[in-house]
Amino acid sequence: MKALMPSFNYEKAAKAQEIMANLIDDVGLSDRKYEKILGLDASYLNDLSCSVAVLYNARKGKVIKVSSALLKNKVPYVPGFLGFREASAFLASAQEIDLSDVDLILVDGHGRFHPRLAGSAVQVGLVLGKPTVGVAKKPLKAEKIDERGYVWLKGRVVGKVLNEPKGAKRLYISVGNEISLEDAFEVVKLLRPGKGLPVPLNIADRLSRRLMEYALRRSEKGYIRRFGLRRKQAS
DNA sequence: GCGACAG
DNA sequence: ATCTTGTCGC
Repeated sequence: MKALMPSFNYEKAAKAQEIMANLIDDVGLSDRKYEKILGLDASYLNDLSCSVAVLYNARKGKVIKVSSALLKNKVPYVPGFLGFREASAFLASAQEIDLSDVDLILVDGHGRFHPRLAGSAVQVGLVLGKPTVGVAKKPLKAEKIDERGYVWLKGRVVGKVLNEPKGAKRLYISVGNEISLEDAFEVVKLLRPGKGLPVPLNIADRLSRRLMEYALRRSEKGYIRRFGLRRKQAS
């Protein structure tokens, strides 16, 4: 059977992740203020990904700017290699955002909480050279999650479980780049007034879905032809 | 062979 | 991620 992407080599990708893991700055600047936050999330349909970037002013509680990108996926989803599939989509959606105007980037997915300590948030953080945090709804394999919610992997702390506010679904927070785990945890906690995702990610999540639906509805104007989609069979 | 396994 | 009906709860 023909591989989906002959040029993608998982062994080399794993090596690249190990290199990236060594480049992470998990200290950051201690006096940093995180006011303008960029949230990155994506939804999927067949071979398409729709990524949305939401720039949010946390102090004013207002959205500053939104941008998006609809792309054809080049890499299949394989656990542990998600970054190679969706980092390009994230970066494309953030193309029109002025990064000098961004204090922190929230990525839907893991950061250092990853088998090779280099999840998609690490990848985005290193490419953009910005403080980045991974926010995931499900855990990856961990060696231990202690009573204070710290996630352990390879003998070190790689993430922290966010259980607030009360009754909210747990989120797994980890460093992407240029920030400490404690700062990452506190920022996400402040950005989560309700039970859902932190505000910028919540907005990006809902928008990416709506934009994908929009793209499908107007598929007769070229999306199906351009991307090779097929309508679902009526049953 | 079976289970694990972000989005 | 996405596919999906009814159902429990604020």
